[in-house]
Amino acid sequence: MNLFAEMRGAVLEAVAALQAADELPAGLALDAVTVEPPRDPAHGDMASNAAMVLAKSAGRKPRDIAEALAGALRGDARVAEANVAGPGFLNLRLQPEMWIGVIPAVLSAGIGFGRSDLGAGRKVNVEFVSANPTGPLHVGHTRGAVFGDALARLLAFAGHDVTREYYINDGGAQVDTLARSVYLRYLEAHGRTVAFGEGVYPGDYLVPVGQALKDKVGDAYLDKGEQDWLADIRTFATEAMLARIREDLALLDVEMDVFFSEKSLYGTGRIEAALNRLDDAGLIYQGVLEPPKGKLPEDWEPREQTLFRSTDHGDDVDRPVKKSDGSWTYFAPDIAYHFDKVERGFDALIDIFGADHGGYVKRMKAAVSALSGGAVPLDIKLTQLVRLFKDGAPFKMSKRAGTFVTLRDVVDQVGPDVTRFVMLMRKNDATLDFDFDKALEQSKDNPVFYVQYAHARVASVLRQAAEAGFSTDDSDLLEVDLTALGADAEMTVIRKLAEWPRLVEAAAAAHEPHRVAFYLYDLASAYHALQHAGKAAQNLRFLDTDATARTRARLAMIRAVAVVLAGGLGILGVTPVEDM
RNA sequence: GGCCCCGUGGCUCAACUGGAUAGAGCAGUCCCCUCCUAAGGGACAGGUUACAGGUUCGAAUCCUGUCGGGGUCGCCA
Repeated sequence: MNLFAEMRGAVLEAVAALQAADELPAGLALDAVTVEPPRDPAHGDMASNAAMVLAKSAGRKPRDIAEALAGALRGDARVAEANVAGPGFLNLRLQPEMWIGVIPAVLSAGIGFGRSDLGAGRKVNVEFVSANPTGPLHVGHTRGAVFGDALARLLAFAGHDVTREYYINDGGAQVDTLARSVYLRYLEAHGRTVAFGEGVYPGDYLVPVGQALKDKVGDAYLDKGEQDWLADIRTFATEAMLARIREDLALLDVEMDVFFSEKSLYGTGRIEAALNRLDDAGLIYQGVLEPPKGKLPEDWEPREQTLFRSTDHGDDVDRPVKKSDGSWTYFAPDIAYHFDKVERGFDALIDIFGADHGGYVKRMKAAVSALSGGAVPLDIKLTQLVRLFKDGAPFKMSKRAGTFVTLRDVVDQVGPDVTRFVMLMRKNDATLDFDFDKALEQSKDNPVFYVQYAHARVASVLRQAAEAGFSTDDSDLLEVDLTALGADAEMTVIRKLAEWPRLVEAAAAAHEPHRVAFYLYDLASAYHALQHAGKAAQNLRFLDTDATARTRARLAMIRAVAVVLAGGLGILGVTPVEDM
């Protein structure tokens, strides 16, 4: 039930009626017509821009059209008031029952209230995290993980068939480095003294991996050359790291549907197949790139390479797919990987990258555009940096010094709910300040707490209502007579509830889960105000044993608030707590 | 230097993708607990949306340019 969509339909019917009466020309483009909550509630319940949007093509003044629409809508039983304001806004006030009707709609739909068929079952692939399997996930990955997972949940809620996917970069030199590093730990486990020089990972998270390798193979690799162990250890170590990464993700309740191995693309003809596709389209050629504009790299020299004509698909320069020695660049398997996604039949692709991969966006989009003949859209969301604060001061990370903060560190300190919510309170493309102290604060200043507290307060009231003999089963609340509702603070909350389905669709369409977080904050705020109103006036209290009909109506209303809060928190992957 | 992102009250951020008088939270001043969680609610004050042009009924939002901050820039993945 989406009241805004419903009333948009009513406005469009009014337009059609005017067209039938020859007051408006046929064939108007109606896509831009919106029905929204007005910024200022004094303007009414809903506002439509229809008249202003249609004015030009209809050849009539916006206010005239608006007046005509208002006249038509006044005859609609759902509409209490319709008038025209400003440059041609059509402002509607609905019959209060229309709003109040949202409560049984919420209670019968339960946590799924607001689900949408916007996605129409389209298959969407969300690729996220995709960290190199060479170490534990750190804070930056954490943001990507949380964002990607919440976006996936949001899209699923909005009717998409979502696949969550992790691309394992296990094909490059970094996994050799990993293998060598593990070998050193393996030697250590055998009591040897080793030195960690350049070109190996010094992190002690590899100590248990070295030990595990010893447990598995004993002394088989001792005093042997690389040719005897590199490939084996590479596989062993990569699997160990992936196991660790899965555990880390599980801490945040993030579960992937597919782990896709870059290595699986090599030696199987799949990279060649993808590039052949591009070649067939005349997009592959041998050439020499221009040097980058401006600052010239020290060692710049012209080199002939195999290039992808990405400029035909919106990129700024063509991109190499082969190095000058003939081996693949990183880009080549990435093209093959995205080709694979296209071939698997996804209707849309979403990649979530860290901001440091911003330079990669255009070429990746160009590749997908070329590979799919423009049929499969690729949206790339960049998650910006996370800045950590502790005791009021920025907390510096250094991978080199081994002081980088892992996902596990963060979750251990503030828990999964706080981690997720805080990271979703910001747009993905804005840098995020993560303050460990504030994250744990139990106050209004902390949005996680504030929203969960609202949910817990409802639960608390319902518990007391049950003790006082009221039924708090949804099936009973669903049948309650709601005519006692209508106070201003109540209507504010109810209208907010009615916005939820609309917000889900807007957030899903924009790929912006942070809107859910902000909505929940607003809803919680409206609820806190409502509950507080009962402090000042006895007749605004939820529980009043002298007014049972009114009490039942209010219990139904606040239960609906809890249901929507729980549903929204579910999209964010945050627990709706019953008690705190 | 090229490309990408960002610039909104003192601070941290929203603004439903072009809508009406730009909204919240902190910080500031003030008010509200015999009663459903005060872990909260209210009131006041605070703005030329970095700047300059442009597009149109209408711009924080779109275009051009300038200035600031960050990221990135052919054999790293």
